[in-house]
Amino acid sequence: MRRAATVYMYFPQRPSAIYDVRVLIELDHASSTPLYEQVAAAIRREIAEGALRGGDELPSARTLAGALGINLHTVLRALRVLRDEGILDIHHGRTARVVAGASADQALFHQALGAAAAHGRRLGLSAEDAARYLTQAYGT
Amino acid sequence: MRRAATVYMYFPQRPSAIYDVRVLIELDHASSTPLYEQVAAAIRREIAEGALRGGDELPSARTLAGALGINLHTVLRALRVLRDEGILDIHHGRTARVVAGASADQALFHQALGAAAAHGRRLGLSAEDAARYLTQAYGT
DNA sequence: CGCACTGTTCTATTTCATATAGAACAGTGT
DNA sequence: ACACTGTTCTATATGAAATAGAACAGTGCG
Repeated sequence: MRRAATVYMYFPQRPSAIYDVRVLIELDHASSTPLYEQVAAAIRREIAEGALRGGDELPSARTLAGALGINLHTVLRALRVLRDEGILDIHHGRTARVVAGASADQALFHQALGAAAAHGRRLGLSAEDAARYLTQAYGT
Repeated sequence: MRRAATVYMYFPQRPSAIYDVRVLIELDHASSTPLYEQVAAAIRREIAEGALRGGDELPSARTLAGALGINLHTVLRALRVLRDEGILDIHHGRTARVVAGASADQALFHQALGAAAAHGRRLGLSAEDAARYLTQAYGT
């Protein structure tokens, strides 16, 4: 869950209103994990939390890049990662959509897999060995 | 689990003997994970599997570097990583030793695997599919 | 159709972690 | 004393990540 903050700011278009702002994506340029991975993880989390649902349209890559203050190509790389995971549906002239079947569960699954893979790598286990252990854990 | 191989080789110092060789550390120069992390992971695994126990002495960094065909500084960096994790005890003129208490990593790994398996089952994924996704998440 | 969007592809450049190399230094134990 | 150990220093080569800009090609809408 992302922290929500009540922000006091004056919007000329909509005066006399106070908004509860939820941080959707927050990047850490100092982190060792690549920016494109951070973006992909953020979108996965949004899907997992239900903020993004199947069929939902994402903002264009250029829009995201502008809002996040990062390069277009960095965003596109993140989108491609999610496409390869079957989470996003990307076509040429259209904007990216969340795959219908890509429920919150699928995003959570990939999130859990990523954590498990990280632990496995830390232990020096090969991908094959980790996969074998997962199959074993499945049977339980 | 590391594969064990029976190797046929003639040692003049010890003739008439066949050895069962277990690969302790194997590096992949093409991998995206840094060499020093691979070395650290290998040592973590040896500890997790009981091949290295608390108080055990490691070979000198120069010896390891020579045997692995990598640079001294790369090995030293791996050792420093493990020292910062409280796994190794390193002092100036002495060779590194394994700290007495070590490794909840393996438990964490299996814990993460269990969570991933639970999610996979919830999605109706087969064990084979989940294992395939894990291999993909591993990335190499 | 015309137009403004979309993602795609290409070349180039900058930056930084990784890895290498070699030398000199300083602590440890026999 | 001596042969080992890790430590520290400078230097260089390499590749991934990120940026930048341009041109290309598909989509949807008035």
